[in-house]
Amino acid sequence: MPTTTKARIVSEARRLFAEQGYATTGLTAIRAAAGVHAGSLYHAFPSKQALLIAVLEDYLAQMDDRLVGPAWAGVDDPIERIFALLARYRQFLIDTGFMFGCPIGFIALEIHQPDDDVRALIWENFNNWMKRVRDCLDQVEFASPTDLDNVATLVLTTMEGAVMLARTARSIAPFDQSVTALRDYISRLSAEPAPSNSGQS
Amino acid sequence: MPTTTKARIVSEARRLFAEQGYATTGLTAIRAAAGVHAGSLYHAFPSKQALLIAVLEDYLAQMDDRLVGPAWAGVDDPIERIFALLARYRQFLIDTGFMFGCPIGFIALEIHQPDDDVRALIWENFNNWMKRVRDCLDQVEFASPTDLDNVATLVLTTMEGAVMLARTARSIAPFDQSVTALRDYISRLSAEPAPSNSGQS
DNA sequence: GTCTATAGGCTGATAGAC
DNA sequence: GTCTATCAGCCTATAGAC
Repeated sequence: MPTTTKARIVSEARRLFAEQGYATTGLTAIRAAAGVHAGSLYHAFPSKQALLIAVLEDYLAQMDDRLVGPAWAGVDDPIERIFALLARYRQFLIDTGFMFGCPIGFIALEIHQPDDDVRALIWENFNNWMKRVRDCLDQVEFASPTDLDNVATLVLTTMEGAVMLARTARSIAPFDQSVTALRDYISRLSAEPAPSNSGQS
Repeated sequence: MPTTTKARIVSEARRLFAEQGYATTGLTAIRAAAGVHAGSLYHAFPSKQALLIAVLEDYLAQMDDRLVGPAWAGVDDPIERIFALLARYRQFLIDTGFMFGCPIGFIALEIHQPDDDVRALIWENFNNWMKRVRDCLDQVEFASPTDLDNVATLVLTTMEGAVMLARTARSIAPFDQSVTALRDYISRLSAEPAPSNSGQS
């Protein structure tokens, strides 16, 4: 449990936003969870949006420690690291009885008219995630020339879509199906020369 | 403009939920847009959730007329039909200055503790969408044996993720990147034999 | 920096006349 | 089936004492 008032508020807000959504979570609930009174919260964060920004900055700062590091513990192969990251989200879904959703994805869709600071921070989180994937892809010798940024983007969109579908289905099947197709794609990239029209849209 | 009160309410609710989100859109705004008074709305739909269910049933019933039909007009090739469907979402993003999001995806992530009727209807919408893609895939002679349900799922997750990222980036680039990678995958399926470990996860 | 008290507005839902 | 009036509760934000 974080000790400073600000850190405790951010920690509880992060948890409640992830569990219940941003709009649905009242400052009252956050105050109760963090054990602070209205004036203290207002003193630390002048608005609910300022608190959201602090939460998004926290996700960004802690991505390696809380998400990527644990996922990659004991995994050295760069391709397997990509799927270890996805496996982490799979486990979150299982562990929460399919209540889990990517907290960043939640906010990305929930905020319909985002302040530019908020939008930029969500994008930084996405971008950072893709960079980790891109770094893995850079370590692989692919048999056919392929735009690796495109592949890294596909990995993220697959994760976000797979979590969305599995949550809705209350079943891991759609998650596994899309990840299996993604792995099929990546294994074909490693193993074979590109067809003549590859990479065009 | 629909004539019956119920249809007018559903039509405006559908629009407002898509533009602003479910939680954010008040019944007051829906009443104002549809030009009905509180008692009438309550008479037609006993709760906000009942109205949401009517909206989701409307999406399901009108998927072919409003989405799939227009997307496939003048497109006969089954693979091109899949990408014509995706191109439709691309155009929605462009036309709305990246405010657009898949209305079903919005609701799927926004409702954190969904009533089972709501959840089942969201899933039916996803499933129906994947069926259209699956029907296209069935018309193609693929060179290598591949689980086509996995591919259909990947198409949907790619669309949902691509819309999420493009909205956040306020740029079509991430959408195009993931769709380009998806097309690269599908073209490899058509053109080449599978590697020995294809389709495994 | 912490606490109490509350403002001002919005929400979904509803009762009851017509 | 339509309208008016309103309730009780929640929300964010804030003023002001300590």
